[in-house]
Amino acid sequence: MSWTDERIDSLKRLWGDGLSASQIASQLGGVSRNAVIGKVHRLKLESRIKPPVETLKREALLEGAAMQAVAAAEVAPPAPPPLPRLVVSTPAPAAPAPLPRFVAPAIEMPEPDGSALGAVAEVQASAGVVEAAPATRNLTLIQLSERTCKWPLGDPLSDEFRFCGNHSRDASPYCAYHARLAFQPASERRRVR
DNA sequence: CCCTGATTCGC
DNA sequence: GCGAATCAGG
Repeated sequence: MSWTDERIDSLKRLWGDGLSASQIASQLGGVSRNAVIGKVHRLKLESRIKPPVETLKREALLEGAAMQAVAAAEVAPPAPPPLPRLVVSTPAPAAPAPLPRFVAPAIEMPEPDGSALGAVAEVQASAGVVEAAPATRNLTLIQLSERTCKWPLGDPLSDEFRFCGNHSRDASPYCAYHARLAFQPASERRRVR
């Protein structure tokens, strides 16, 4: 895969939105996060809106950082003009986190609706499985990685839609618990559906 | 360990 | 120019 003008535009947009290099790489496809970082440097589009802290706290800081930037701009009007990207970015603090612009990947997922889950519970009960559902991390799509559980939670069309996000071993699509629900042996799947 | 960006350097 | 390897860090 090469850096076409189109892909470069996407890179600039995603980087400007504050997505991490790995997130950008996964969305562009065909490139590693190193490739993204390398390209970012070559394009000289460094400097995120967040000057200090590192990435993990990015999402928590987005709202606050934007408000601080606005406040700073108001307090010091005659001072040297803020960076262009700062001016462009501050007026839109409405969205706390960038929502995915892309269609959810066509991953084979079990239906999250009540009937299926009820059936699962029924199977578990009949199979003598006594296992409480673990707490979920409730990650958004862009927060998923190869090592996070992709078990869907809630309505995919809702803003509240999340994924389990617990650790998945060996790049399995699901955590240990949800893998058991998703890949039930035929012997345990009697009467489901 | 998981993740982040920064840098180097052979290609 | 590209990006894997590596580094430094949360």
